[in-house]
Amino acid sequence: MGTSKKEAFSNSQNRLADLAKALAHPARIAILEFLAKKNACICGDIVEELPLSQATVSQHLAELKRVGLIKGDIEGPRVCYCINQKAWSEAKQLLSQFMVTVKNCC
Amino acid sequence: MGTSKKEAFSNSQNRLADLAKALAHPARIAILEFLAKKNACICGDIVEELPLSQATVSQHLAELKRVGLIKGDIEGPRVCYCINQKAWSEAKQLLSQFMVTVKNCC
DNA sequence: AACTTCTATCGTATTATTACGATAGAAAAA
DNA sequence: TTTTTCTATCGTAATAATACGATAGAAGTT
Repeated sequence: MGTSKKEAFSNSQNRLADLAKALAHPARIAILEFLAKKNACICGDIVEELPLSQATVSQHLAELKRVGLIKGDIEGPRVCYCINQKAWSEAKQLLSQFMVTVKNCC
Repeated sequence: MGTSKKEAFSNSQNRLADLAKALAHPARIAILEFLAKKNACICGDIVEELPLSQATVSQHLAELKRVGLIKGDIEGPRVCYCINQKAWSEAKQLLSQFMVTVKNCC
């Protein structure tokens, strides 16, 4: 057991859950907020901003890349991370629609 | 190791991540969507709607209760699950603000 | 009282996540 | 060429999450 039964759910349910999973760690929230604060791509100074080791930060960046929320462009010796505009819009749309659709009932 | 370093991040970052974690499984998305479709509290027929065992569904409901998104009122032999209006509004506010704040940069 | 119904919890197995040190590789700098 | 800088990946250890059968408890029903 132990394996998530993804195949039993719809594509949109799985996509929404997958996006939420990418946001389900404060370090990844912090990374995205840092990207927002800079309002630019980040080239090489993410590790200093976080209280985690370089290897761990790289893993979190990989998770954000996995769902497509950010992209990394190699630029010389560094990698520049940016919000992936397309996926971010999709996530915003999916999440906000979901939050609005599920309304209170009692 | 293996323990998430929650204490190194802010309260709002942790709360947002925790809410996202509660949404990070298609079964829990499906539960909330089912609540929305019925537009009422659900008393006792959640398990039949999901391709999971009763024990597993109960665990997912407990996770949604843990973050406060739903509440369960005992009503005779059954438990009636409802969206927790207050927590849901808070989640909607936190998530949408976050999604808007993090804008694309390049 | 005995039975049925519904849900939570326990126990357990499996898989996933988190974290970090060490290492490798790529590209600029010396 | 050697060195420095930056990042990804490997290896590993610990914790968390997922799933289900079995069981317990609470509240109606017969």
